[in-house]
Amino acid sequence: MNTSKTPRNTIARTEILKLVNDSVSALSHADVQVAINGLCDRVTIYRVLDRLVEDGSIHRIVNVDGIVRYASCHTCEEGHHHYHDHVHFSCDKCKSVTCLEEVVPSFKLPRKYQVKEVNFTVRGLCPSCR
Amino acid sequence: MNTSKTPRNTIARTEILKLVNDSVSALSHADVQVAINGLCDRVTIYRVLDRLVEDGSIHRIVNVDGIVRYASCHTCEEGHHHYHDHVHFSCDKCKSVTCLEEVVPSFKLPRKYQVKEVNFTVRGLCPSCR
DNA sequence: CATTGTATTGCAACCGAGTTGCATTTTCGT
DNA sequence: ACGAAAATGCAACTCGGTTGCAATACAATG
Repeated sequence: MNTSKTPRNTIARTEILKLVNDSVSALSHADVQVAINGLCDRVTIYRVLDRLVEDGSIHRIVNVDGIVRYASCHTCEEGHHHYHDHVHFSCDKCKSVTCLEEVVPSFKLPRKYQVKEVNFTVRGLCPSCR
Repeated sequence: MNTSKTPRNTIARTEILKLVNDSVSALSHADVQVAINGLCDRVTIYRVLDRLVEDGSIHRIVNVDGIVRYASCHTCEEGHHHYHDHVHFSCDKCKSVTCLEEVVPSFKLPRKYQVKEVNFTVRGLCPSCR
């Protein structure tokens, strides 16, 4: 039984994916909404972002402020989605959230914990703001 | 110049602090509200929790679901608040969020990043649920 | 290239977490 | 016991995100 839908290429999907991929920092729903400037409804943005995450085209970050942001998967090969275990840095001053894909923290969970997702966010001042 | 207010001991503060300290898992605002059962207004709960975090009596966790939770500072001596750099585990099944205070991830930020806060959350199944 | 099943969209209404302003009440040092 | 300042309650609000449903757009098929 295959419950997955066959996704379709729409203008909204194409534009939003391009937007996220071309951005240096992770984008929130609000960022995307401003950037696409009325191309589609805000609900559609939410749904497109959800779909893009689901099929592994982008990845989702829950920032220290509790707001979800989205970033491209640079280190992921097409159709082969990596485990997103790298650090995200949130700058207090310029408000940018960037993936530090080269920074992968090492840690050991003690008892029998079964890990499904990791979310590692660091807050402070980025190199250009401090 | 000292801008800090002198905190007062109120019933709400005392009860909420006791609640958080006595809990094995981290509590959300909603959890606290249910537990205190109408002792005070929900806004007061928000304000008391903020104050407790501010004076280092409890610590704040932003979970993978984006909801803020509060936990006691077991490893912190009175008046000497530790840097909260340990891992928090969020169970998908029983929905509990627990501090794994013994699990401190090691990572190296590359360029000149100035770290002020760390938030490390792991999602999956806890020992009793898997 | 018209048909058609289904994925996608827009709209409006909703939800839940968290915040704010302000008048009233409670603390606690004196 | 008094008074300044801290804390509270209430109501209204913001904001991120979700849902139901009818209308529309894709893309596979004939």
